[in-house]
Amino acid sequence: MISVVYFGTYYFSAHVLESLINSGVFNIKMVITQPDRPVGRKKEVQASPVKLIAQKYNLKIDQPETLKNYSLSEVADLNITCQYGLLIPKSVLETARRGSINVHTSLLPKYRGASPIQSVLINGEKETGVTIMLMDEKMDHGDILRQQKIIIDPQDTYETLNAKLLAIAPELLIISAKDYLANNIMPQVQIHEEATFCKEFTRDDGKIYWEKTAEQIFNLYRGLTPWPGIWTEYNGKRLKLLEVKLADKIIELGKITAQQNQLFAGCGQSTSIEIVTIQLEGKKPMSAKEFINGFKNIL
RNA sequence: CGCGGGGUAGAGCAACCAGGCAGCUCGUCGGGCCCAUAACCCGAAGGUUCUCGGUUCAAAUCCGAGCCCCGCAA
Repeated sequence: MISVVYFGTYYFSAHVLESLINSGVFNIKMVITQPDRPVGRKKEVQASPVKLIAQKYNLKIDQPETLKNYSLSEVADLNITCQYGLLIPKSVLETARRGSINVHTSLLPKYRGASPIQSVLINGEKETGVTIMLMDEKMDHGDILRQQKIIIDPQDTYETLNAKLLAIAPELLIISAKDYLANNIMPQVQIHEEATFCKEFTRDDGKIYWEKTAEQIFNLYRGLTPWPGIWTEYNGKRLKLLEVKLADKIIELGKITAQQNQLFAGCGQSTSIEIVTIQLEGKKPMSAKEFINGFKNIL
């Protein structure tokens, strides 16, 4: 058994952790995840997805606010990190006998940073993948152990692409870890000059600029749905577009108009999108047809 | 006590500010028209107006309390 300390926080990471546990190859000595955070309108404190999995398997858990000056109580063969979300200092990375490896959901050195899955969609990339890499002090900067490429479907959204990456990541991680520990793998230095970076998104990033083309707006939708979602202003209120498609109507730029039971919006360069599902501020999500029924007078 | 919007027929909305038979667009059901239709015409059913209390001759509407949903913010 390979002993491991696992660092992770979010949904994707939780599934990777569970796959490691179920592989039977790893002994998870400890799980480090972010502290429970208040979330939602009621500010209810919520455990991270990784914590829930760790609890399910009765693993030892620690949730430090920061790893600065942190000293890891468990020494393992390997630290494995995936979507942890906090900086891990060199001293912690080096605590494990063979150091730390990371799962990153892009083809490094492209899309280093917090939001590779969203960013490749927003930029209309045709392919992405999963990279297993050694960690060093700089973010997503270490040598590459293995990389697997996948094709992005033009209809892929964050959710479907996330699922595709999740389908290949655990196995790639497991064989990479085994080969690395057996010295059957030659780590490859990244071509640092080709590195690109992506930032964490906020709700403001979902604001639609209608002068962009339909394809650009559609890509924004693909990357930012379901969170933070894309939105525009309508009669002074925020209007979320929960589901959109590319269309081929000619519509005045920025104007939302009803044709039969469908809603269309005009984008830049005489392109347009169809709005399938919509949510007005203070209201529940509704279909284009429902929206048209109630708001016919003011459209 | 973080800010704000909302709860009216199966759905989405109007009427509320200025109290007086609860209306519109759909959907559903029945009938008609048509080669045909998600189109068009005629008709029908379907409401304790979120709950509890108060004011009033009279409350969806005004006042008080509560429950629930949602957009921000975090």
